[in-house]
Amino acid sequence: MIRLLLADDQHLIRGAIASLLNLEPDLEVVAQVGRGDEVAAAVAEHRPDVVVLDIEMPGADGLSVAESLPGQAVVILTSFGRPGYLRRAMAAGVRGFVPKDAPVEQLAAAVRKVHTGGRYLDPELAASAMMAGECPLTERERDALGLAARGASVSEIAVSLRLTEGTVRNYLSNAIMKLGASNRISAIRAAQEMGWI
Amino acid sequence: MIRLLLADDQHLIRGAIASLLNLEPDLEVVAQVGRGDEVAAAVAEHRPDVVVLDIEMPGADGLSVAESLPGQAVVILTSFGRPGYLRRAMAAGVRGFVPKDAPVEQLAAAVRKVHTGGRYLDPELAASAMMAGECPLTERERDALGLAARGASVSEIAVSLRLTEGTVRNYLSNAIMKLGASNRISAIRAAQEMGWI
DNA sequence: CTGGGCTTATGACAAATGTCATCGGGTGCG
DNA sequence: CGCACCCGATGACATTTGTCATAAGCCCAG
Repeated sequence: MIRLLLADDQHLIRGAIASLLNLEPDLEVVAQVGRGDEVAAAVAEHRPDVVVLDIEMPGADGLSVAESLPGQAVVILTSFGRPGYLRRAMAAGVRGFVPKDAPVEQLAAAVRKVHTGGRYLDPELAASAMMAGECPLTERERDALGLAARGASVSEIAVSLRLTEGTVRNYLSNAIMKLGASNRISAIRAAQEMGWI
Repeated sequence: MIRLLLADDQHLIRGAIASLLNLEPDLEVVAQVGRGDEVAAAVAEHRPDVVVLDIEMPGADGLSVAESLPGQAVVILTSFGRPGYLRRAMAAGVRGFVPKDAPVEQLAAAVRKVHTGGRYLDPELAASAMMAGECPLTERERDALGLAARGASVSEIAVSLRLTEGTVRNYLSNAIMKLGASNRISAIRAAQEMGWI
């Protein structure tokens, strides 16, 4: 019997997936969590074999949570196959990555594989990640673009990152160029689409 | 027995919700659709009593689909309680509106209520919609901001909307002011957060 | 050691964004 | 009728964005 902890902020979704997984004879959902920042405590309490994490959750995103659970067998569930997410998850030691587009049988298979120490990576996600390659932005470019995505002006970004405005403008300009965008907004969209920010 | 059609682009989610609904003795999911633009044909084919629609789908969003099914009993499922979505759904004659945060019992209750001609509106959604009031933007302001959200420059927006650049700048400036934003990006975020665009 | 990449910065300037005042036309409401 | 609102426009101009060339320091790999 593989014991699972399931974390997803949407009650309906979480409940539905848990019910489906519980129908599998060798799987049992022993805990459900609705916020990323509550996962660690629940893991400590319930000692699940595998943790299934949604990425977008209040309190902490699934990728950050995975990073905070080293050694824990984790499967990431994602709405979008963003290469940046996949790369970050793998860097965090995540061995399972399943899109919400997949049937539940695939999620169950991923859980079993990860539980026995293997890897489960959706073939389409793998392909798109290979094609996407590395994030073309430097750390600082990403920092600046991430803040811009929240509506911050150059001067606000400069204050936040402790840089001069000229440097921030350079970073944003570089990001726009590297992402093949024509302005800040389209650069932000492109980067978010790929999961770089 | 209430016959349902369920439309959600994410296979795992759709399958899980369908399974849960099928556990209810008086509900039966007779069709599942993954794209907004395929709903109408499926409705014509399966003649469901109630259509349960996710909002964000490829091919056509759930709100547009609802608008194209006048007289059909519809329940909208949404990840976010955006007042703009709620208002638009109601204007389209939708009588059920359930957040994905809700337990499945609530979705089943909404389906039953809508099926018998009643309304089902999540209390929290109702409250937030009342507080949010009407969308403060005019139609044209929303048009312009919507295109800006896709990275279009003023000149591109002007061409698309067949306006002069000055007029587009005025619309965007008005939108920024009305949304209490400081620039285009934050205005876009605010409007998207509320479901105005 | 050299070259490349990252980081940070300066400065000049073109282009785009955003503001504001104003005008005119049309519509609906008190 | 007058007013408010929406729509579309003009024009002037301040501010911000974006580009580009350049420079220096640091680190790492060949």
